[in-house]
Amino acid sequence: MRSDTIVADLNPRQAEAVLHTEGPLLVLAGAGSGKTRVITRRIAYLIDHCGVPPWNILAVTFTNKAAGEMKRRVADLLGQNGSEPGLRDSGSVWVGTFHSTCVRILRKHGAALGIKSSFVIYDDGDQLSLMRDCLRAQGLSERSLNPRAILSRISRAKNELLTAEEYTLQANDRMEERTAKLYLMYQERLDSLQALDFDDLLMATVRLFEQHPEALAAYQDLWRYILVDEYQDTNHAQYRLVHLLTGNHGNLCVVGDDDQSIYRWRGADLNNILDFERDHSGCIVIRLEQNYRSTQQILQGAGGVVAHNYGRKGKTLWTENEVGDPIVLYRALDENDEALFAARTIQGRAADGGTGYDDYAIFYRTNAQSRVLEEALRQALIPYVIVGGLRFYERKEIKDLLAYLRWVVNPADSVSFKRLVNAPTRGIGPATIAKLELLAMQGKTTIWEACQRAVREKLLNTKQQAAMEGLLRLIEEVRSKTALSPISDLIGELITGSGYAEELEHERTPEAESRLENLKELVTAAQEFAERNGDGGLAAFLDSVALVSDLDEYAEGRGVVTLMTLHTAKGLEFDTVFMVGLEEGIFPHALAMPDERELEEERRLCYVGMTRARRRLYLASARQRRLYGNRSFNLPSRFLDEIPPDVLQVRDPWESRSVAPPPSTPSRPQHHDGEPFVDRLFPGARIRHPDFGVGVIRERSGSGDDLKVVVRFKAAGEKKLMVKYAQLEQA
DNA sequence: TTGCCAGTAAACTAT
DNA sequence: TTACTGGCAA
Repeated sequence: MRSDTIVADLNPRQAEAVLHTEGPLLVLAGAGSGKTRVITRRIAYLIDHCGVPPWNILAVTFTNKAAGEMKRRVADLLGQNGSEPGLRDSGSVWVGTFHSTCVRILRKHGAALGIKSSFVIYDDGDQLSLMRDCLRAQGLSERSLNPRAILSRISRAKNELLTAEEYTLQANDRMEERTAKLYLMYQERLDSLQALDFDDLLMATVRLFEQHPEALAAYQDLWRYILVDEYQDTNHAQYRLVHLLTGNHGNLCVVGDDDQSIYRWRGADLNNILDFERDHSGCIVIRLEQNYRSTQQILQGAGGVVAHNYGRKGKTLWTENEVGDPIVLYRALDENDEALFAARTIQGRAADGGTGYDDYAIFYRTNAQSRVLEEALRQALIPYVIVGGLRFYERKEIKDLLAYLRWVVNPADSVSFKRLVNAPTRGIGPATIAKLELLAMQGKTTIWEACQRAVREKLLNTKQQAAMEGLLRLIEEVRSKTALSPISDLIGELITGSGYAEELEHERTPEAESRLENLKELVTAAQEFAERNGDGGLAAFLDSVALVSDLDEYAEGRGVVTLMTLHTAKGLEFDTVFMVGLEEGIFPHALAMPDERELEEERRLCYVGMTRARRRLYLASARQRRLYGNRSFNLPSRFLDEIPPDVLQVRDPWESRSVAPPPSTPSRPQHHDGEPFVDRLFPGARIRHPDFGVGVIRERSGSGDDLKVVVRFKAAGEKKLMVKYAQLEQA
């Protein structure tokens, strides 16, 4: 294919991004500007026109789904002109997420760091139980120290590439010192379990490359052209990794949109994209500002919102698409009315013909909001699918079974052992487990060897002895077959051999039945995995399971309405989009409101949601809603005020009727003086406390004498206070 | 050791 | 509202 034909249907900016192959390149790609098209075309161009062997190209995406999509499209492009196979085999372009790429590297070269190739990946459930162990071991109660908070601090440290030792050195308040102690212990245990958490995958790979130049050189040599998608959502560790890999050749193309950065809370550093030009001399910047997705009014609406942010590069999207319909805002009575509005609108439009259910998506800020929507859709007999929420691989029964598999692969994995040992119940409780762990610790052996020794030397009580013997026999049996039998057979053997199926069948409840169904589904998943990846082996299956995201399980074209969080919606598009819960405290979320940077992130999230819509965009807010048990009255989201009024059509069927909140529990702080003080105590409000000083309200619950608020104080941290006793005053 | 109950805490996004 | 812990009895 000649270079003028490969870019013939691209606009000049897009073509430039495809053809500029050497050196650093930053593509600022606005929403709907044909980003994936550019990336795939660029890969095809490198292979086809520049004669770059496909294996010399690394493309990093944000999700496995995006990776799959990209591979498919590159294959299509290369397949179009039949020439000799082999060289243009797109299958050998490595397209993956940061995490899957790191797993691949570590499985191969981790030994240099003392990481066995059989290491397991711990997800956040595993992390949590490990952290709980650490807390207990240090004599701390979960009441005094939230293990999730500790883990999130550790995660932040790891994203900054701070080891436990380094973190300890720079800890300078009480909380950080405590975190440091726990980080040290947590990491020590992870190491001894031969387990890596998500952040370790990145951190260990960086360490590998920094300490073993020969390993780095091998990959620099392999990947001569590197592409990173969604660059605005990379964290420091990822930045460092990319930097190392491109160190010798500088052929780095990053694609991103600062306005779509929505993962700050996960360590993403917007500066990676904002400072890209500064960090890479001779860098070319290309802006893709023509939008091919949305109508003019939708684009104007979204642009109006995001224009209220300060920290941005500044882009103005334009489109040649039709003007389209105005954005519709529905002011609902409550969350049920809001859900009903969406259901009725979808029903009406779908009945008119022209559009199928596939064309509709409903986005919400938090998963908890999905329930009411589900009910409304179910009652309206509208088929739907929820993407996200409780994931398949996070269900209890699935995690239990995976624990068996993980123990088969990695005999040192005591977190998995503790999970499976009493699932189903075998009469082996905390006391016995403690005994076995002690045994392992004293003998400096794996938990597997400790169990074996306990059985051999008859160290357990008769009942436990018998149960343990059976368990070990099962694991050994399955372990001996791993190389020969299909994974699905191994899973089948574990489901029956462990007595798991029997216990569930015995229960005779609908829940138990659905759990059995899920386990069967796991067998199917293993079969599909084998078909896709050949004999990747058990470890590869477990990797893929650990790294799947919500979105990966989402497939288009099922004739159903899609429900998902705004975060999950990134990268997708729909003909018609509903965004619900546009209220202060919900979206923007109450926890984000006091911090200007977090507020800007919420605004970007709003922008991302709006720009998913091709032709129709419906927004909804409710005057009151029940949330977490109690009713709240929220003001319409500030983002609604930021949409240019001339592209917004407001529908408010309840306007004339008396639906104002009762005077005792009104909405957010309104700044007129006659208002009772308690009526100002809503998230975002600043108050003064006699002991703690000035703070910002994060949450409000209860009413009357029972009214409670959670306040974040500068010095004292977060406190939950009874308003009745706390002597709060206006700050 | 298990299973039940009651009380309570947390309730945002996720590779 | 839900999910989970911790205490307690069998």
